[in-house]
Amino acid sequence: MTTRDRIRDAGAQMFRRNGYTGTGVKQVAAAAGAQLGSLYHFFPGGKEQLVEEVIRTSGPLYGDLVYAILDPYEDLETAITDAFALAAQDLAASDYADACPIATIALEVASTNDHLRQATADVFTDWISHGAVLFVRHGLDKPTARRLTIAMIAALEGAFVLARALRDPEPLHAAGASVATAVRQALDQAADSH
Amino acid sequence: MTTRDRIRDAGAQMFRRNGYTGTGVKQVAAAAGAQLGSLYHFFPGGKEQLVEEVIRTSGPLYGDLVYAILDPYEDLETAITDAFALAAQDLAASDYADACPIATIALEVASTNDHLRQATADVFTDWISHGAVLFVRHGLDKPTARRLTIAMIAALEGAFVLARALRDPEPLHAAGASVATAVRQALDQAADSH
DNA sequence: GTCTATATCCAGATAGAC
DNA sequence: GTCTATCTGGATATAGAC
Repeated sequence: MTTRDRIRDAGAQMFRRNGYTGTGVKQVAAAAGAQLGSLYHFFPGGKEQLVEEVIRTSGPLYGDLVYAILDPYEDLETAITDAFALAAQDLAASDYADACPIATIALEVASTNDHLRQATADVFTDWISHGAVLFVRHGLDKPTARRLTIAMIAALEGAFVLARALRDPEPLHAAGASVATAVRQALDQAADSH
Repeated sequence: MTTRDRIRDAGAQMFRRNGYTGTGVKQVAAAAGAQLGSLYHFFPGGKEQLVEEVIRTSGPLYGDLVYAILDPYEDLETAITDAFALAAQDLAASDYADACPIATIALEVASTNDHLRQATADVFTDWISHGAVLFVRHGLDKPTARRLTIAMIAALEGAFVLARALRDPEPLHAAGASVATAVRQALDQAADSH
């Protein structure tokens, strides 16, 4: 792995766990086993360029991960329940550190840096449109698919907030069950109308 | 209003919008129209004491606000839909700045400051137990009431993340509708079993 | 590309006169 | 309790030798 990649990955992990303003470029360089000069060599735009790249790489990666988990299921309701349970397991395994890679950054920059805010918005927008395709494939009409995809992502993000604060996986199970129920309901209605 | 209160309120607003690490004590003092010396006079524990007090006052206040909105409704499903719509309206009115008063702080400190993490956990714990009482009053059994209360809070928190990033109220409506559906389902099941 | 050293600034915090 | 001045450290960022 190149020095540049090590710096990006170290940044991704630290921003994810400690937030954007809570992470220093010196710490990132040290964690990557690189010198500060190297960080500025590869990221001349400094900290802001580094986070933006982290947002635009880690964001899609995480979206793909969730998609890959949901994709193989024949039953969408089970898919969602299982995906949230898996997220709960992974979060607990990381000692409640590794939840969404961009949520903390997104909240920090939402009202302070419009350029970075836009980067997080782009990631969420892609997650939504990508996820909606999957929901449509399960028989939902487009508006419903979009609405439920947004609800699922919101439930996951919010459950991460609660689970990290409480150091307890319960919110992920509760949120997953709730979304699964709403999806089941929508699927039943779609089936009835045929 | 006393100087101490002005400092606390200014801190609450800035932490809510810009996060904990993103807010400086000098800015807080300036926004409160107070001197830095006054801030340390009233909060000898400095920034950490100030945020903890903000968490422990703004958190319950916000919980009470949401409770007061849900409380008067006879139908819980409508209550939730309306509450999320109201949250959407308020968020847009504040130019997507004033969402949950403690969520950004909670994510920032979750893995970096266990004392403050506990303060945010205490707030969420109270919201959950308080909300569950309301859900029980509508006819749900205790475990279901708790599960759906957690799901509702998670949905609200996550929708705030998306809505602030996207600068769009849609996630709040989508999340509200999803939770309302899950609650409707649970209420119907509770009614059937009698 | 990598390293060391450093410039510049602002953070949190404190001291002490009034 | 309020104010001014200041300490100290750490932040982001840069310069320039190798």
